[in-house]
Amino acid sequence: MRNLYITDTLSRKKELFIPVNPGHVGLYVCGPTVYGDAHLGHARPGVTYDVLVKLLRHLGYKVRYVRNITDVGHLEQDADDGEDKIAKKARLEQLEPMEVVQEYTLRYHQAMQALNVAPPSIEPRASGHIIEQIALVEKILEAGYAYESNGSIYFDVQKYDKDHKYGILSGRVLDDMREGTRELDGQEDKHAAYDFALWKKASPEHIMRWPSPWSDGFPGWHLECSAMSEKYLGKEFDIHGGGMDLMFPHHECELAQNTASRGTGGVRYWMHNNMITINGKKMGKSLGNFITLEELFTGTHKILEQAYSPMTIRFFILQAHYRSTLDFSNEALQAAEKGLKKVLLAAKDLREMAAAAGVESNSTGTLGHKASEMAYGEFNTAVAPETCTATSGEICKIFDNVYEALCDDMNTPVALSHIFDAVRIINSAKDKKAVLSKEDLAALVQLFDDIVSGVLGLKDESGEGGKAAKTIDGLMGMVLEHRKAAKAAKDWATSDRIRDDLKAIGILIKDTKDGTEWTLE
RNA sequence: GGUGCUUUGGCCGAGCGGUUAGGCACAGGUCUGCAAAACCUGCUACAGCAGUUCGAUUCUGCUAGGCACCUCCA
Repeated sequence: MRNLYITDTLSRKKELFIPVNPGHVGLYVCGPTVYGDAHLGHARPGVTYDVLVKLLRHLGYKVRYVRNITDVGHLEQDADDGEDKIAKKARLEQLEPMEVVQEYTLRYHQAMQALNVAPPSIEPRASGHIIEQIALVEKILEAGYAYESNGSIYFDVQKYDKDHKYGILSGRVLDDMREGTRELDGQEDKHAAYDFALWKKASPEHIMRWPSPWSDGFPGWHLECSAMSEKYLGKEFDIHGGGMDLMFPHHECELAQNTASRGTGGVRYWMHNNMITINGKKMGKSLGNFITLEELFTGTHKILEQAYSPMTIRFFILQAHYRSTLDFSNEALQAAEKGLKKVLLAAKDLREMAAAAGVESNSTGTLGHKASEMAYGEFNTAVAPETCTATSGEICKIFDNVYEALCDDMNTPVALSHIFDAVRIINSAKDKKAVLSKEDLAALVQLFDDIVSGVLGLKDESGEGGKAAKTIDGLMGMVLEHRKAAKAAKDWATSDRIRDDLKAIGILIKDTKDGTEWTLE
């Protein structure tokens, strides 16, 4: 199997990926705090780790993908006197907190599904793991890295730093932080400003609360990920992902909690996706400059010149490396839309040519697809999925380039650039300027099925298939017959009118040597 | 203030010590009744200054700009 390299935030280097258990991968990604609609920023980790999971499965790994839902404990402003985000939303909308959670969880799922982001293997909620979190606090207390203060439990950062060094993930030194940390009100319970809460005693008006040995209260934000990742992936697992903005303090604290309770950081590779920016500035809830995914899909935000389909968003994200910032603009989205269209059109033409040449679609027969379907099945190393069976050296070179790019820290933009090489070959063949052997066609079909559709997750959204599509097919055949007759009679007025009228309802037609083709816009 | 990252052609965006990234846009051509699409061709950039080197966009230093984190944020 081809070696996979991923950049590890902790070592700050590209590392060869070696899983804890051969053939298996445990992946934990920080999911959303469900108190509002998912925005463009949420699409980035969604798509990034979706491609990672699909790639790993394609390569033959059995992946357990855990992505949590934060539904309690995430406070506003600072970790002490800020209001819980969910509780605040509930108060403002006069709902039960769990109504807020339910609504935005569902909406998040819908947005992810539209982006063709596969659901995780397990999607645990913080509120469903209070017992585990209390047990974790007890462990950290026993180990001596936490203290109780007025019913709340805080992590003793200074003590921990002496034994294990605090700040290794984000590259901070505690002495520097001592001065940099602001003094905030309501922190008198803590020994030091940089100590963080493991358990908070609830004030009388606080709605979400659970009994604990120390007080009726709620868990600290960082605690849930430590507790749930250990529960579902074990004391040491392979990959922990999330947005770069979570590196500090969230992941730093998580790492400290892990080390304090289990004696190990617990994570082999830390991965962080970069931010999506708008006018060069980070898109974020607190900055109020975000565009929700729904607004993007429907084109209803005021800065949007048009609606952008979920696949366009996905392609847009894939065209940049996950560790680079990506700047939003209408121009960039429109370019992505056209590039995507080009790829999908080539894919369609390829399938038609392959079918005409009698090449069986092996979309269900390739190892890659078996691997992605066998999420919980057997680990399969029998055949390397990147084996190229084409007779054309050029096509095999593309195969090689694509796999190399994907396995080199998931370099999707480079992989896509090689996919465009394949697009050019397909178009040349369609123009009869090149000849593809049956093996070449089969290999290209495999490439598009396994990589473009399988790993990159780019799919035609025009909703083919189904009864309505069949009817439209027949209808279009009829309309085009009439136009053909008009053309034969050199009745250009009629033939152009048919074309214009079709365009008005979103159907584009083009005349080729082999007849007239049509596509839905 | 601290820490880290970044500056690529009209736009987006990869990459590398010596070789065409790619996409979008643009110009010319082929095809076509016209159009669209496609194909072919053209467009060769790496903030500035200095250094290392046979050779730097790629390494080092400085200067200027930008961004992120240090508070919740994907």
